[in-house]
Amino acid sequence: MALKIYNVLGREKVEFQPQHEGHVNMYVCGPTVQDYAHIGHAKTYIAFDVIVRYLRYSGLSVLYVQNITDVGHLLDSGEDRILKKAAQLQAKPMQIVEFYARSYFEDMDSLGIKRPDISPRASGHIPEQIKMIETLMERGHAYLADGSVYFDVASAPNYGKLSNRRITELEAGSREVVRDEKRNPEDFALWKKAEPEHILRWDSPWGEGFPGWHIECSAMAKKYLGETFDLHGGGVDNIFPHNECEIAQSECANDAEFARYWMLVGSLTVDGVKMSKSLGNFITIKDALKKYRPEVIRTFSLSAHYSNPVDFSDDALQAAAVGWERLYGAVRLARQMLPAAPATDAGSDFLPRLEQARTDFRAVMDDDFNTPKAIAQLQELTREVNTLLNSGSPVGKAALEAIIATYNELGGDVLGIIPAAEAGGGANAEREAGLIKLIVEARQAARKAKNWAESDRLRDALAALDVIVEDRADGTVWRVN
RNA sequence: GGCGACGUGGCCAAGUGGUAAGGCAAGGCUCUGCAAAAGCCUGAUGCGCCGGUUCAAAUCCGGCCGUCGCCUCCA
Repeated sequence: MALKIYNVLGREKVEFQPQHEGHVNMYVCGPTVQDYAHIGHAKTYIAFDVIVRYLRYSGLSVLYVQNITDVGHLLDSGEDRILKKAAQLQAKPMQIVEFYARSYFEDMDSLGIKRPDISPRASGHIPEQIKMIETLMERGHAYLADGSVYFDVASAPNYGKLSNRRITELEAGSREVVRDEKRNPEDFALWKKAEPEHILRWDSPWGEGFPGWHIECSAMAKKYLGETFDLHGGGVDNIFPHNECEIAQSECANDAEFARYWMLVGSLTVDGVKMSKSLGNFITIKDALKKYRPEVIRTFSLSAHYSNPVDFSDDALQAAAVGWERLYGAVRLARQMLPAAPATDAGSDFLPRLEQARTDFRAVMDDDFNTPKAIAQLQELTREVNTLLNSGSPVGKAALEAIIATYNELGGDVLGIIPAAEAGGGANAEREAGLIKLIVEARQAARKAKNWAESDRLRDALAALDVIVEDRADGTVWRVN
C-alpha cells in the first residue's frame, strides 16, 4: 500500500511520490531559541520525529533539516526579542541563544526525538540570505527603502496559495503599523536596517542590519535541500504569514516550485487556549518531564492525529500514562519471562498474529500517519499478548522473542513509546537487583509458611521504595516503578 | 470581517457512503491468602442542530449553532 499524505497545499490527501525515488528531502521550521522549549514544541517535533522514523522504516532515505532561529526578530515595540532578553540577563546575545539552543537539544533528546540530520542556524547563513535577497531585487521582487529591503508581494503571482489569503482581503482594518517605506502594507521585510542600539548586526550591501523573519528558511532550505524539495513541515500557526512568505520568496528567487508537500501540525492548547510564548501560559518540557515519562508524553502527543489540536491537562496525561503502562507492561512481562522460557515452539501459533500486527500497523501509518489508530492496534494486540502470557501454559523462547521484537519495532523504532530493555546501569544496579531478589525470596519463604504478616510487610516495604512485586502462578516478578 | 480546522458514549479519540475502532473512567465477575497485574462482561438505536441527495450518510450537499487556530512574535 502506498503512503498517502494530506497535502495542505491543495488541501487533499494524495499519494506521496518523492522527487527522487527512494529519497525524501524534508524541512521543518524549528524553534526560535529565546526561551525554554514548551510542550507545544514537544507535540510538533514528536509528530515529525515519528513521520521521519516511519519514512525510514518504510525504506526511504530521509534528509531531515530543521533550522534554529537565532538572529532575533522584531517585537511590536521594535525591540529585538533576543536583545531584550540579553539586556535582562546582562549577557551577550549569542550567549543567550547558545544557552537555549543547548537546552532545546537537551529537551528533544530527553523526549527520544531523533536529531535532524542538519540543524542550521540562521546566524550562520547570513551570506546565503543576502544572496537570495539580491536575487529577488535583481528579479524585481524586492526593493530597497531607507536601508531596509522589502519583498514586493504584488509581484508574486502565487502569494496566498498555501493559506488561501488574497492580498486584497488583507488590506483595510489591519492592526499592523503601516510603515511609510513599504509600498504596500502586506510587503514584508527581507532585510532590516539595524538601529544603533542593535547588537545583532551584519554587514550587507545595504548597510548594517539583520535578516527578516522569513528569509532564513528559504535560504537554508535551498542550500541543503535544493530549490525544490519534497516535504515542508511546521506548526499550523505559522501558515500565515511565515510559510506563505517562504513560498513567495523562494519561488520568486528560484523560479522553481518550493516544497511539493506541506504538512502542518495542530497546536497544543491548555484549557482550550493555545500555549504560546506571548500568552505566557506555557509548560516547559523540563517541567513536564518531572511528572511524566517521555514515553507518556509521546503517547499523549500521538493519541490524536498530528493535524488536530490537542488539549493538555494533567487528567489527560494521567489517562495516557495508564494506557501506556498497559502496553509497556506486556513487553516488560515478555522480557521478564524470556530467560526462564523453554526452548520449544510453544506459543508459535501466535506468530501469524504478530505478522498481522505489522501489516495492520503499516496500513494505518501509510494513511497519513494515523498514529491514534496505530496505538489502538497495539492496544488490541496487547490484550491478546496478555491473554497468552497469563494463560498458564508455557510460552517458548521463540514466541517471546517474536513478541518482544514486534513491540521493539512498531512501538520502539517507529513510535518511540516502548523503551529498549532496561539499561544495565553498571555494578550498582546489579547489586541493587541482587538485593531486591534476596528480599523477594525471603518473602516467598514467608508466603510458603503462610506467614502473611511478614510477606505483606516485605511487599509494603519494597513498595515504599518504588519496587512493585506481583505474584503470578509461575512465580513472583518485580519491577522498579 | 476574511482564511482554516473541528463538534462522535462521563472524558480522550479513530472512522470520509454500507450500517459506530481503541484508550481512560465507572459497575459486575474470574484469578489471588490478601493485593497487584491480567482477562471477561456491561455502556452511544446514534455521531452539534435542521433540511437535502442516495437503496444506504457520522461520512456527500446546503443552511444554522458552537469551539478553536491564523490574519501581530509564535511549533
